[in-house]
Amino acid sequence: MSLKLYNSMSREIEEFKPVKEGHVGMYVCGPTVYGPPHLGHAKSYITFDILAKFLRISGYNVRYVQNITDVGHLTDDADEGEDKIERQARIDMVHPWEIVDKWTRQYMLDMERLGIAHPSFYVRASQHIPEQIHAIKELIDAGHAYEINGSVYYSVESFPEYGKLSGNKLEEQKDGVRISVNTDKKHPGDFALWKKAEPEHILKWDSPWSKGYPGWHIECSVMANKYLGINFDIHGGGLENKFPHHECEIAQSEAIHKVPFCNYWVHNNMITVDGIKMGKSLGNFITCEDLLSRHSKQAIRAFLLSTHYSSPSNYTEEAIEGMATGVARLDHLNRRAHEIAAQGKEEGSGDKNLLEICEKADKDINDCMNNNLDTPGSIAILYSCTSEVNKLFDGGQIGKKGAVAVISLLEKWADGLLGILPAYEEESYGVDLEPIMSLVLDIRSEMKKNKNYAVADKIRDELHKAGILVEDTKDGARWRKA
RNA sequence: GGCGGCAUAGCCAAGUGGUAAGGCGAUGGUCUGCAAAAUCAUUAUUCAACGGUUCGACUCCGUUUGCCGCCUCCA
Repeated sequence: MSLKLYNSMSREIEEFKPVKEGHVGMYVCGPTVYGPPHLGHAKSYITFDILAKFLRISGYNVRYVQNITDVGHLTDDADEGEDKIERQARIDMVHPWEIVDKWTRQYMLDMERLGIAHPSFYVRASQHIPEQIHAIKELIDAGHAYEINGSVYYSVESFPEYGKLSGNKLEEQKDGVRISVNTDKKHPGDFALWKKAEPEHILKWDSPWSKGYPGWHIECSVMANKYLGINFDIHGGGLENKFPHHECEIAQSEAIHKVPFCNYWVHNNMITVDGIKMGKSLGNFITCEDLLSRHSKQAIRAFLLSTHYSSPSNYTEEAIEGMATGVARLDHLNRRAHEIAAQGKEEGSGDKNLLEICEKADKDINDCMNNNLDTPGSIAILYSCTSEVNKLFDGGQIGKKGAVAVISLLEKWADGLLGILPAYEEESYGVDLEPIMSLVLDIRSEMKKNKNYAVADKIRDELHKAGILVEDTKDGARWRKA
């Protein structure tokens, strides 16, 4: 079975076939760095992180490019608003690059804390001004763009396929909500490629038309084509960018290069909070930083991945807490497997059975992922597999061979791909806790033998407060980080 | 008004024409000195409603209702 992906362009699930055998080029719209990363960013970038990782697991050589928008993204409609970064800079009374630097660092930090790997590389709009100017020239020469008063606009009427991604038709939008206040435009749907800067505007560059700055959409066309070619494999992004942003990217690139911009469009759905759209104006904005201060990255990821990327995730505190419980089960399983691998016998009579379970789970998860990245299905398999394996562990007939199979399964999928497995390494306390705990638990065991339960329980309670969980099992006491 | 999508248990959520995965929660057992963990059992005769196609529909088609997103900055 090979990868099938839902293509927003065809609106069908399609078999994935790369442009170049064995290689995948993927471009994902990154953040505009003017404010804190939030749960919505997390959903989007976890989705594409997992897509990239799964493609690599499947044997592809993946080049994953993500942009950082650090100029040109306007606050308002009709290309009349302020640059979002300039606006934030004015509010904070700092240079725009300070805003860019601050939030880029925060973004990278949060992504890393969420276990999202770096793309192959990031590209920045501000570092591709000459390329963007060049593309705008080409569009003007080809009759797809026109200059008025130092600004350049793309003529949507010059590109008959405009609207093919979103299904929007130019005629039908005329009566819509869009209000054209920009009288320079020939058609209200025309969008800016280059904007002449107002005198107070700080971020501006020389161009053939004016001292100004590029429109928001052109950066993605230019950078995607520069690093991935004029026809590449996968373009990802949030659903809300389908129109107009992605539509504009297509119009720009295809008007210049005359070949399909990309072959597969993948859009992740949105986050709602208690059923309502998450938005700054609604005051229900969940930042990554806030979330990470209250939940483990594994619980956050499990929450996001338990909903399919193409469905909206509804954030509730209970939902994430529930995920933390589920994730703890995987952690326990992993620890038991490590214990058996470290201390158990070489082989056990249950190993064969266990190996079969692991093999089946491995195949089933792979099938799920091939099926349009079915992460909820993959998680379900890991959980049901956990129950089966626990039963076998309880039976005591498992040796190292079996335990290692469980560990590899967890490492490959729960950790490597999904990132929902808590780290196994013992916490470093500066001193080796193992002999100390061994001593404490020995003494406590003596007390229990003498039925001195009050003190034994006190030790357990106090250790728990100190962050160490003691569990009494048939084979004696066991401890781990709470 | 136009475009796109969604509706499955108390909650989250798979289900891609063959008879409802999984998780959380809850209840009751096993184990335990008690906890914890693990484990077993129970928890949707039914998939928003109504029609249609089919031997067979949660799945395909139509209608209705409700919700969400985009069309204006958002991942």
